[in-house]
Amino acid sequence: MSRKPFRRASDAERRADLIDAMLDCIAEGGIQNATVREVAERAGVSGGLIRHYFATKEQLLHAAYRHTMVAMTEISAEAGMADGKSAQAKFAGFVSACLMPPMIDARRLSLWAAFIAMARIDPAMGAIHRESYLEYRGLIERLLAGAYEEAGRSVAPVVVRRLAIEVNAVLDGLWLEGSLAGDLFEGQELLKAGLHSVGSITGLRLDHIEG
Amino acid sequence: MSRKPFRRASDAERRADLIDAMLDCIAEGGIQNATVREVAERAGVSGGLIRHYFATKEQLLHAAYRHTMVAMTEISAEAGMADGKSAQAKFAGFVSACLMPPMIDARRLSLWAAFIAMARIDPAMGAIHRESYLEYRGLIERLLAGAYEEAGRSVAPVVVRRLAIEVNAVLDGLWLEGSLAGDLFEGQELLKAGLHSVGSITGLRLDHIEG
DNA sequence: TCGCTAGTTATACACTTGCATAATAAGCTC
DNA sequence: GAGCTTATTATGCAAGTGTATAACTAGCGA
Repeated sequence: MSRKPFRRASDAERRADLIDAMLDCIAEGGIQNATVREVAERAGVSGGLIRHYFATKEQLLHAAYRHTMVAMTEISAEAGMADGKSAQAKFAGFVSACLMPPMIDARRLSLWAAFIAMARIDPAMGAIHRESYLEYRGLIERLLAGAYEEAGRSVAPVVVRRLAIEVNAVLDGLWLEGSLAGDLFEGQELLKAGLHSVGSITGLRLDHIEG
Repeated sequence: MSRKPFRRASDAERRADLIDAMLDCIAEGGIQNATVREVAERAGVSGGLIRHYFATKEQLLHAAYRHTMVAMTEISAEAGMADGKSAQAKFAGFVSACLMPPMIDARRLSLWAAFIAMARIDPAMGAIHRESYLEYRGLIERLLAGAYEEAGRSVAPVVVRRLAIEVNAVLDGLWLEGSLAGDLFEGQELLKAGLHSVGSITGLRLDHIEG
């Protein structure tokens, strides 16, 4: 009748572990598989502990969703921030990053889809979605505006916004296709498609860009 | 102790009812809410009946997924088949149809996302996905090839295929954005974005097309 | 009208679910 | 090291889960 020995972890560490475990559950078995017990086991922790950090399973889910979207935004934002590059090169780097690992990733896609499916059902999930969507679109808008300014082209803000929507759409779509069926695309096919289509939409030449 | 009176329905009718009920469950409460009892109640039928038509709940889910994708493909295929139109107009009609109701629809998106999330988890769902994806892409490829031929432009099949992938991606992305947050787009904004971006990618002028 | 078939309901069962509660022990403070 | 706080485990519970089984009845054919 001896209890399992344990180690007291910091608040941040435990939360992160639980979020990771929750994401693993969803990615590998779908939302239906993300039960309190399954999450706890994956986190190497007893079931009751979850309630100590999150009032309810739903709240853990919300935290996991937010975590996922913040991570994705960060990955591509970084690619669009590299120093010592022209604005157009930054934009091209951003587009490329969106269409390569670690962004192109089947697991990421499964998670994203599971969350999106709940965005309309659970208002809190909907709010998280909108928040991250607008942030992402804003990022594209800024990169785009920078590239146009550098190229000496004056484009009205309202047009930049519309183009950002379109760019976001292609990137979403290609990201989707690539993550879902990466084996259908050989080599750099996805990347080429992205640079070409984004280039066509924006009127910027994104291939042949150096530093 | 009197039983509920009932009516014996045809095989096709009952299956359709059950599939509809299953889709309602998923759309309104997520996969987690699609329980045997909930589906049965929505279909106005006792729980056990489901087993009479589908060996397992999973099989009903597969049928529901297939049904959803076939319906979506049909809607946009029809728009690309209208008689008495030029090939370019057909293509433009197809693009437009993809970005308007009934294609742009929050419920449809929730369903799609819930299914996509399972595509990597459940092999059968994965197969259904791949099947419908390839059919959709093939449809775009044919419409595109027709439009190029009509315009007197000779484009290599491999290029048409790549452009079809890109077009599919923008349409997916815009469909996503429109269905998720239709209120962020005023009037014809989504449609304009679609015609512009697809036009840019393909080099075809899709606006200003009559009959 | 009288079966008979099979579509349909009702019930049971073993198991899982999320959450509440109480008991325990890790590890800090003094 | 003693004592205290609280992170952590263990257990319990009511509700819900998918499916198997048996009883019933609608509606066809004779």
